[in-house]
Amino acid sequence: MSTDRTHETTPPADVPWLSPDQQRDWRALVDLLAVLPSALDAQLKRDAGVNAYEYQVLAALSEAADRTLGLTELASSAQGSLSRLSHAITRLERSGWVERRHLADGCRRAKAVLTDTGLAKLQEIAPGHVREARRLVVDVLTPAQLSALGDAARAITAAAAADAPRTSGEIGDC
Amino acid sequence: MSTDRTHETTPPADVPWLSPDQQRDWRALVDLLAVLPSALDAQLKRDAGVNAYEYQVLAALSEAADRTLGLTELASSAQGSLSRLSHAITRLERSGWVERRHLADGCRRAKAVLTDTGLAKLQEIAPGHVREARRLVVDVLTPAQLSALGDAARAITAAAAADAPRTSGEIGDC
DNA sequence: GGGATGCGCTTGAATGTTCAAGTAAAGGCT
DNA sequence: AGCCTTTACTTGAACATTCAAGCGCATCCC
Repeated sequence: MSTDRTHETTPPADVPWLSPDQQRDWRALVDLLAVLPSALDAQLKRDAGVNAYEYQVLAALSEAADRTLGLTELASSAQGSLSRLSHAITRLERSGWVERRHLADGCRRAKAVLTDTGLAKLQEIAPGHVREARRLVVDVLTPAQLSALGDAARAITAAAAADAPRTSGEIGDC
Repeated sequence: MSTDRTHETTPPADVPWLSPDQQRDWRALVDLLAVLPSALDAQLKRDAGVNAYEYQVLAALSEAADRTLGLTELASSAQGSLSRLSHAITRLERSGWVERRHLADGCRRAKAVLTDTGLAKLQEIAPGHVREARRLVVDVLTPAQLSALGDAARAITAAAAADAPRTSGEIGDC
């Protein structure tokens, strides 16, 4: 669907088309990008009533010290814009799984805290998610394949991260 | 973010947690799923004013005989629900790149046709997309890595396709 | 001190995707 | 023929995500 000689064109000299092999693998990847996220999302929505992003937020919080994370850190650890996170937290707050906490009204930095109910919820739904991860990915690949997949994924995300210059900013603690 | 011992739980016996290595690779994949689609989408939107799905639709049509495809075939070749396709085609029609054609008003099967302007548009935007595909994926992996990635992707999509029982239906030609 | 600039976060509108009906032709089954 | 089910597609509302401001605090520089 993507990088093919659309009918009969020839590419500009500086952008060679993909070879047949490359094209085959590229398409496999494109299919994967379409299929896997929605399969994962579907399982979580069906069995747990949260989407994959909300799950990531809950999981990230559960691992943090005090089950608490500044929103900006949380946004980058859950791979989404701050705006997306803000909306998601609003939803999670409505369900009682997360609370916002503005530390001392002097400082405008806010944190999100995983509540006890939120942790319980996460522990309840995690096994189903792991089962799905195994069923769709981990258990259908040999250990060597999984590790090759991991390597490739890391190389690609590194390339993508390169042009979105990381804000390496220090976190002024107010 | 995903499949970790969320704090201190032990898994039910039938769903073992992932090993540290598995977890590392799984997370790399999850990051990839978050980063790559949005990078690809961003390039297309910025430079071409279409999203990745619309691009897929245009590309699929450009390869079909007569630049024409029945909507159901198109939906499965572009990996989306029929509803999503229908909305997308409405947008593409508004831009003049695609036309709907109901073959003989006796039959309710509809087809989508890529117009000449649509083909021109696709040919104009394809090189930029290929360049991005190379920059983010093809050129950052060794040939062996790319082919391993393709293998893994095929294995995973096969596993996912297994439980969504393929409608192998014949296409009654009216 | 006081304006300009930046950071951290929120908000609302615009856009896109999903979900649940709804329509309408085809194809059985009796 | 009459009815039921399936297939193919559309539609509108609900929901999520992005995009573009906006706000308040802090900081820098004059």
